[in-house]
Amino acid sequence: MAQKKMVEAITSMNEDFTKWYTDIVKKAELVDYSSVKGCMVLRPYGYAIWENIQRILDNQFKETGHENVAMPMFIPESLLQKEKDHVEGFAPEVAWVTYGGSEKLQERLCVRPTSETLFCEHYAHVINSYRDLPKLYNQWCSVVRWEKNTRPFLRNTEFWWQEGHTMHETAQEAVEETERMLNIYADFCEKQLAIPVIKGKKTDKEKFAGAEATYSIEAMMHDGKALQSATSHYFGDGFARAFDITFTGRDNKLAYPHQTSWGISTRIIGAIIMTHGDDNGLVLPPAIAPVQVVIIPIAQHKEGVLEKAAELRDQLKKAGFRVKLDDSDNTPGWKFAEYEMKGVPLRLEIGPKDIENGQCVLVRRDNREKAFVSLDQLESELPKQLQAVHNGLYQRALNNRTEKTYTAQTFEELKQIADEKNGFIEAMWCGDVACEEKLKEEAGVTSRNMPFEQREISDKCVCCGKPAKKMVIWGKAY
RNA sequence: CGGGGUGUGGCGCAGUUGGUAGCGCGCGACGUUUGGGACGUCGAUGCCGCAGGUUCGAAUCCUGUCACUCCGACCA
Repeated sequence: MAQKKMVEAITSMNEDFTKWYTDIVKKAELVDYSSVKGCMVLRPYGYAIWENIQRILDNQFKETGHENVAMPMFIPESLLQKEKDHVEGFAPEVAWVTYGGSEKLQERLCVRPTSETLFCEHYAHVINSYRDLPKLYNQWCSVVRWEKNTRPFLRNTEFWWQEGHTMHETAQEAVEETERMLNIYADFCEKQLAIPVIKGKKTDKEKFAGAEATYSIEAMMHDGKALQSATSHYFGDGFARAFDITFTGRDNKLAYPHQTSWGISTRIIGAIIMTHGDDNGLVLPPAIAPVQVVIIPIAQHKEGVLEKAAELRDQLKKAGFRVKLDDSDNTPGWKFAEYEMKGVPLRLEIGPKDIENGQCVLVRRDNREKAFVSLDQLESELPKQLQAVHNGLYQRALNNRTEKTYTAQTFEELKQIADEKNGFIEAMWCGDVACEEKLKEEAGVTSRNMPFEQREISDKCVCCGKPAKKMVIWGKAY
């Protein structure tokens, strides 16, 4: 039925993916821009998504023995400079505080871009013996990186994240921790966010400043571009040496502990938007949706409709669902569009006819499938429907990734694919950074990671033809 | 840091050769509506980003400046 458009539609994703993205971010009321470039206001709906993400992950961190702490937001310049690679990596993008009140500071302070140095300073104070290890700390906070080009969630000047920093007695333990946390992130993405990810190791060129090894999970967005969704770093004892963190070992000898850090940021919300969203708006995976079921009363002025709707809301809330009843006097059609825009996984319609029949209508956000459900069975039906939405989203995302994953044996082949489309390109690599740089300059792709699950596409490097060491996923990234 | 764009009610925009600001949506009240973004009537909301300049007169012309935004190079 042709309706007069009361609100201009969002830009179609095929027409302009970037504009589509910002339209959604604004119209789904996730963020507002603030007066500082790149600093966004996380509005209640956006923040509620982040809170759900925090709650789930925080539980997992605690289940695996981690404790939360809070570190200062300022780092004195001298502290930041202790580890050479680290400061080289971050110095270009830190914000500096040079005045305290009206006094010029003796030493300028940087606003933390990440907190390795702060944790190290503290660890030097509290680690004395192998009995003090491991230290498994995490903090939820925001950090600041002075980015040139900013986009809500994807690249902010200030963004919210979680950073875990751990210290271990042995290298082995630290490596295991790095893997454990990467797995937690990967499971979280796949089982809660319905985003399939590829686990792998970053090349030296792409690894974290100061790390010995960086592992990442890479997701593919709807447009075929890659988004690094979380990282986990193994530091060896490099920072420990730089910060003079030592402990007395079981053999009564002084030793350096082995360190890790790992993080996931509000950027993951950008991944959710770009993985699941469609031309009607946001689509949220049920596990983190602030509202899982929205109840829309039909002909709500009629006797008994609102009462029944409120009764259902209370019943479902009590049963543990995140549910909202919209009894505003907007028309049902308006409400349908509104909650589709906001990505609510399930819509429950209840009107006079339904009440008469002891039923309601459930509509899935992912595919708009409609089901009539008897009110007696609603509580048992909802989890199934939510799971179905989750599965539908995961499958669709996986299909998209499969469709847009290519393999290349030669440079020409790779370049042609990269020129023509976005996607993951699987190709072999000799391990030489020169080849990596050439692929970036001439084909416009960067190495995403070297997947743990390797396939031997050929025995030669896609770039130079020398013997290949690893299969690498190449692509354009956010 | 380079290149583009935009700053006018809450939002989106229009504003001619300079003449003292308008439209749509939203918002408030009332009434009619209500299974895919309803309609009518009435109403409220403006230092035209900021600072200079030209002019009898500037949203409009000039200079400067600030901010946001998009595209590149750098990055979670």
